[in-house]
Amino acid sequence: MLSKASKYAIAAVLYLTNNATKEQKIGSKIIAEKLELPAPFLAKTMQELTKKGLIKSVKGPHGGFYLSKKDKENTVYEIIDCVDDITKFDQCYLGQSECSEENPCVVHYLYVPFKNELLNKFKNKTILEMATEFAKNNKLNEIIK
Amino acid sequence: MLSKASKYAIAAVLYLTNNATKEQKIGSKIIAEKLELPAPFLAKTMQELTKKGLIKSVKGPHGGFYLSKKDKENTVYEIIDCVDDITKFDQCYLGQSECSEENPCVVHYLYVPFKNELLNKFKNKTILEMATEFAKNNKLNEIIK
DNA sequence: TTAAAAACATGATAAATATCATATAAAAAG
DNA sequence: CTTTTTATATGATATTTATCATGTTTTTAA
Repeated sequence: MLSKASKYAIAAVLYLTNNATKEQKIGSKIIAEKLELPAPFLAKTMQELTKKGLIKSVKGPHGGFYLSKKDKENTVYEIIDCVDDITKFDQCYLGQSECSEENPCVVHYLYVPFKNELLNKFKNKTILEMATEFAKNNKLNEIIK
Repeated sequence: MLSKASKYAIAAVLYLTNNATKEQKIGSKIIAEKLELPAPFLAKTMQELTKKGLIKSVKGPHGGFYLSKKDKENTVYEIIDCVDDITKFDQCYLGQSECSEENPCVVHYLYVPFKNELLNKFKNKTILEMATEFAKNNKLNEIIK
């Protein structure tokens, strides 16, 4: 459904949101290490995000990536849209060319509502919201342990 | 999420359910044509289904595929499980090795309920139910038109 | 009993994804 | 100003997935 590139992108962006600041940028190698992702592939992906202005990057020593306050107001949907082609979600789940409400494939009525729900979650939640939610859940788990 | 093989398998099985009988078997080429799927690839996939006893096949002239009454009591889940490795759904959506309730990835709480719901639909609906539901919806659309 | 029609088996090719490698450019620190 | 660190750009390789091709076997019907 999602390519690995966009999965990695989401993970990296949310990691940056919770851990990097303009003063404490984080390099792509560090991120790859922490999240156990292939470093060169992640680096490439992050450059796409930079190019589209979804994250900030600074070269040189103490350089790295971070998200500005405005960047954090973007949604996960936009991250995906940058890396993948988001229109692929609107294609028929079974890959049939003619698939619509009028001419549905066999799993149309099963799949479409699910897809919409997931996409809406991605669309309606800002990166900041998602990152803080994650941090909260994580903290909760630490307490429970 | 699903491989094309299992998507094609689902489409083909539901097509067979609605259109083939023991007396009127349907060949893989016909199915591929009707559903606009790559014929050799579909043929290969259907052989896997046959091998696991999920559909019936008969060789020779007027041979082809069909589902017995018992076959139709299976679920879509079993079709997927035959073609894909179903355990891949339980892997972390972001591909992280350590991902669980105690140690969730950033989209864990978003993705897991979604996945479970989808899988439950696949598990709880028999092929027959799904096929008749589809036929009904399709007929409805024809009337509306 | 023979020809044709279909499934079955196996492997080859192609396309898409993902990963890795190398060289360049920029910026900060001493 | 030079060295070091990091991003950037580009392209090469590898892996996975999907597709295609060929030959064999089985079965039915004439």
